Amino acid sequence: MDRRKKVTIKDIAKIAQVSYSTVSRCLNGSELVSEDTRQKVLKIAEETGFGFNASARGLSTNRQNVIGLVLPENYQDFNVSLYHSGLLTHVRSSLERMNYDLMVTFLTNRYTGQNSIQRLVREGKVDGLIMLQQNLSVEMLQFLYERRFPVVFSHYPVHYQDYGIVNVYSDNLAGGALVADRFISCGRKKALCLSSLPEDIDCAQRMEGFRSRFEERGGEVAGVLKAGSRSFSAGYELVVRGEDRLREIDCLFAVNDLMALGAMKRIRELGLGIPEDIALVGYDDSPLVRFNTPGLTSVNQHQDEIALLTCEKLIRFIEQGSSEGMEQNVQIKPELVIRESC
Amino acid sequence: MDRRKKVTIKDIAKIAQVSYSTVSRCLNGSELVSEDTRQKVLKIAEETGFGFNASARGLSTNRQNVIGLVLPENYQDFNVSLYHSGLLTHVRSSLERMNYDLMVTFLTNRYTGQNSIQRLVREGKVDGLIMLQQNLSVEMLQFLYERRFPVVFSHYPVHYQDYGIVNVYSDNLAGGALVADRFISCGRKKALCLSSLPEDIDCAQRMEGFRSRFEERGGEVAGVLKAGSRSFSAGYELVVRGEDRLREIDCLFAVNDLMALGAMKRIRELGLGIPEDIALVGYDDSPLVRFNTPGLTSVNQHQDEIALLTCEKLIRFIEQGSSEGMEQNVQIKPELVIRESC
DNA sequence: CTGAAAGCGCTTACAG
DNA sequence: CTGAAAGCGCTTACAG
Repeated sequence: MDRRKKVTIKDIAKIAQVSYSTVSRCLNGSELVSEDTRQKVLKIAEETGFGFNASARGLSTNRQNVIGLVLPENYQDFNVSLYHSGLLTHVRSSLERMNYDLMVTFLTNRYTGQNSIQRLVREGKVDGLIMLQQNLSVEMLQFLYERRFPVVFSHYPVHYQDYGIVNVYSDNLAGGALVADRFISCGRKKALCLSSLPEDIDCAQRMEGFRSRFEERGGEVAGVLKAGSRSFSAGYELVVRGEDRLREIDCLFAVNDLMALGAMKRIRELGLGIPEDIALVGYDDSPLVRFNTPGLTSVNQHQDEIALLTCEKLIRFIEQGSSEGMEQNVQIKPELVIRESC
Repeated sequence: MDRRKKVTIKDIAKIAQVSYSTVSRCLNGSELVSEDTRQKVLKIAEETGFGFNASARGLSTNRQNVIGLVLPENYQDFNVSLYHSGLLTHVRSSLERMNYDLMVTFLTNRYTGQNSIQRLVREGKVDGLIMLQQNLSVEMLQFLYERRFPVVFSHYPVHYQDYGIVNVYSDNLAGGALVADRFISCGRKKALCLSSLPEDIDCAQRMEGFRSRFEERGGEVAGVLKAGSRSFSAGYELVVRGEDRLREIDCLFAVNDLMALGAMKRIRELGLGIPEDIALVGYDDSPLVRFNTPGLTSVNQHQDEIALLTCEKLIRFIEQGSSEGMEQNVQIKPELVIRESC
């Protein structure tokens, strides 16, 4: 047999001496075939290395078994890919189990300026989408809603009308509170915070969760410094900017690990001890923090769990054709991982 | 119009009052249509938000405009994803320009144990593959060759028979030599090397390139320590293991940045100065190295260039249906990025 | 339990 | 320049 030519169900039908309808049934696990023919067909399919032509199948079933993962536009920034490449791994594991392939995309094609998501949906290339997007336009939400297109918003929840939107995300308020509790139980009283811009909802919530719990338990937030990115150098620079306040605080909470590490660098340059003078806590529990001395206490979001639930929800949405009856806001509880920095 | 139903060329044909063959021609840029009809059809397509049904198109053209990126099995290891998530970004940019979508996969489905690549090829889900795989079995190579399936092996070249295999990879010998040259010009004479297992061809070549140039220019390699992974802790542990030799060397070359940083940590714990006592050079020029003090001198592989060439080669392979006439081994020259550690 | 037939939405050789 | 028709490889309602 010419191996370049793909084997189709017609080929198998010929060998098995049955109609290709029957072959289709056997290979699709239909009940409407005798055990004998099923065995025969399955054996031939195995031997010939048959695989369903995805296009043909997609054309008649309107299903591709592909889901699209829409990564943040700034994925090339180290602080972004640091978190999301781990996420990619977990999404992969979940989808492998559920027999879906993974297409990785971004909202817009930076070269043509075209909206890639609209294109993928219109072309029917994906059955559903996992959105990792902060600020999705109302137009996009409407576009997706009008078609009842299966989407799960992961990490960045969207609250808009009664569109039956499904969100899976980390409980950032709780995460902030965990940090506050830790500071308090270490006897810390006055905190400085490093955050990103207010439009980053996840960070804003971490801050809010922190502040309310910290103050509730007798702590005082001396200030919240904000930077445009969550990078190492941003953390460093914020501490430079807040240097005069450093002697009056005894703990520092940064909204992610990279900022915390940048802050740590500057704090030590100034001759202050961690955790003696300033206790430090980051966020994300990135693999990076283990390389550091002292080890950085951090909040783990349980990325694997978020990924798994996101995929499960999405598959369910796809299979039942709507988000009806599904919990619309699934929040995952984060966990504090204690190391030497606090 | 019900927005849930996708618009097809038949819908457009009806509105434009032409046959759907004509619509197809207009939308595909055929010459065989009058300017008037073309304009009319294009306008309607735009207004209705038409997009070709990818399955239908794929079924008749046997092309999906999807390429598969096959990531290394150990992508979940931090040292692996650190490099490859950058690569993913660059592959994305290149493919956006060339109008291909990107499917991310791994060699095997860890859940079912099934070979994902064979499946994707048999199902016709991808037009070509970018392989980032160290040890591909002969069976896989034959499977791909028998079908003349478009593949480009990136980073890990494959040399096997006259299969017309296309490799795009970094010149690791040259990279090692760059490091040797740098040490020599800094007056260093005796080196310790940290590498990974010998089956990692890329590392083996970096070492070989380093050793031959270093010795050629009067240096001496005091030893090459090897670890099972290229991780931070591996670098740290190797230095622990080679501690007795540390006083007799004046430079250290690690086969990637993470190992170099791990080594740096241990070297400093031992009270040795970098670069005063030991000059240190890593590899990959990872974003990480900038966070460090002293900054780590490192070799940049020009990942962006590798990604671009990989994609260009692959697209050409796909479009001309074979690798004929293509350069089979494209090597990219790396570059040394000098910082304080050497 | 099995087969013949229609249909999914395109492309493209063929006829005009 | 345009249209009618066949075909890509499947699924599935229908008839037996």
